Amino acid sequence: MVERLGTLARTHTCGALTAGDVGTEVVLLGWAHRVRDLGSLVFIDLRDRYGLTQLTARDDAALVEAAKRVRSEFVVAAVGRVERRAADAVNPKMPTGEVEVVLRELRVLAEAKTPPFQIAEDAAASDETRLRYRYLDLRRPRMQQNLLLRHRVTLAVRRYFDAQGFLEVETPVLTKSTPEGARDYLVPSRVHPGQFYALPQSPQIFKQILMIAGVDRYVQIVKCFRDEDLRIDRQPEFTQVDVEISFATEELVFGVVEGAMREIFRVVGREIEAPFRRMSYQEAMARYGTDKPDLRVGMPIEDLSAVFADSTFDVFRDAVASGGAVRGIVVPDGARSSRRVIDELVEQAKALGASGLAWVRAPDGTVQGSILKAAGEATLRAALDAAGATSPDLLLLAAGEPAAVSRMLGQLRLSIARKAGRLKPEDLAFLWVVDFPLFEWDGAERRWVSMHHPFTSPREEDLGRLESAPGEAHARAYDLVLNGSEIGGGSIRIHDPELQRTIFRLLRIGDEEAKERFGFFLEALEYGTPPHGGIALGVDRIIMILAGEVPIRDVIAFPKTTAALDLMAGSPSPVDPRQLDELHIRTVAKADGPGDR
RNA sequence: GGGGUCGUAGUUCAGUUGGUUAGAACGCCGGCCUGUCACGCCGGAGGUCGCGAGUUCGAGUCUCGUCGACCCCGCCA
Repeated sequence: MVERLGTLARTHTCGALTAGDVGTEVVLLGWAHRVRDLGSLVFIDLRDRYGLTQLTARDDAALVEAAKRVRSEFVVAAVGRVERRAADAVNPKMPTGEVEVVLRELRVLAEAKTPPFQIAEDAAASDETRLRYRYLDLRRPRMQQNLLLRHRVTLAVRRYFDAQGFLEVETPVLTKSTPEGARDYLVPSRVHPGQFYALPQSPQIFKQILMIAGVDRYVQIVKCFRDEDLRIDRQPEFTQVDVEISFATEELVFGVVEGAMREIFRVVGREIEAPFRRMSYQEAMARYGTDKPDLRVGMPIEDLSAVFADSTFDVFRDAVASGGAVRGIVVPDGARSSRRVIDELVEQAKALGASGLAWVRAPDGTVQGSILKAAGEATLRAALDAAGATSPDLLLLAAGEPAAVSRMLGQLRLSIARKAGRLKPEDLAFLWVVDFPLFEWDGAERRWVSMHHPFTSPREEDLGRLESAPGEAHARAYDLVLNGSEIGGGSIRIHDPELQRTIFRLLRIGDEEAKERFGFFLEALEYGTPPHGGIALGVDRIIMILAGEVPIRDVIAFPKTTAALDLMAGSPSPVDPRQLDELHIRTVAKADGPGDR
């Protein structure tokens, strides 16, 4: 039977009571976490987002009967007196374990069906079940922690940027499809048949227009939408701290962001060191095989082409002669590895696309290795020296097209470090990756495309050869990387309309198209645009790292599955044909609707 | 778009070469218990083996299709 809350008001939360409250009459409201029925003595652990408190029903037969009827996840009101537990009944595992509330009255405010999984147990439910009953999953302490952390981080971000003179301005969610980039989510217009809004991939153009509008320092914690396939750290809608600054240089942006990261990490009680390390894109790609190196471990990729250019080992010699490279990584203390372990590395390298992987070591001064006969001891000794390998180390070598070799060794490096337990979550390796190319060649479309986005300023020294050597131009773009994860990216923008038109021309975005798609922006640029630049920080990924959570889903209250479904709400879903009529839309594909689950 | 792993009780899983009545743990229901806190003890209920075809005397098990979850590649300015 369900009873009324009536005039009962909560006096304390379930995490609040301590020995100092003994003797106090309290009213607690929460969920029955666990019920322990000992006959004429019943314990109920009452839970809210602040903690657990033990309720005790005894002596009063009617009250004990009422407590016996309570089931998991019932919502109850508890009225009683705080009492100190006997010394042998104290629970040191609970913050409230020194006391209990001896019930005078117990009201069941809401009954609950038996939950599909136990809230009291951590994990032990499939993603599918958790997502379908997200409101139950979110009741679990771990998820509550994540929600709280997220709240505190966004609060710290707002405080910090406010103190720095930034203004939070909201930009439209119903906006216009932006050029290039990811696939847009589209929203049909009812009023304008056949026309569509797009949900923002980022508020890029709007924040630049805010600079033109004189906002000077803009920040927004904002949802962004990209209709691309999902990953463990990627959701179709995600949150950014979007930042734009007038009269900005790279140094100014870096300083502001480093300050923001300092405040964010203070939320979890950590002091970080700034300024952050910087590395060129070229170095990152060559020495770590990725544009987001995880610098918690060393093991950079060494180029050993010179050592093998004239060697007797024809595979490596020929690779160098035909424009390839011989590169390697030094595995610290790898010399003791068993043959089985090394064979596994070779297999792994092949699985990553390598034609082979050679290894060299000299544990007791004697050179050993898979290519000892072919390359000779002197050459291998030179290779060990050039790579900086000492006797306890193992040198792994591969040859081929330089970028491909580095990519493979980069993946091998991460895998080795992970297996060795050297990627510790408590270590923090921040890195600015800079000097990105301005353009990439799109072989399929046979044209240049922006590596960052088309509003990114080229470096001044590249302006003269933009048209003659677009592939060699560098962008004033930067990414912020933390522990191998890209947590931010931005650039100094183009503020000169003439240069912006040149870039569009190079991207083969015709005048007509440019005018149609963002003519308003080109026009705005003509009215006195301050030099400006900014960045967007990935809130979800930052929270992931702070919380030590791996799937990004676990730091988002209502995430989507890898098939971009909301299993709780059941979206997307077919709509009433009348809605489609109003929107002037006729569908071609037949919607399957939610699966037959 | 491609590749991989998985789908069996409310939940998490086991299930041998295709063979009688599909098991375990937790949860759930009932009983006993005044100091439990993952309470304990006794008893019980609970299954469209994701869905649909096919092979077979016989399918949880094999084949094909389909739906869904997860991970990776492509994609993600």
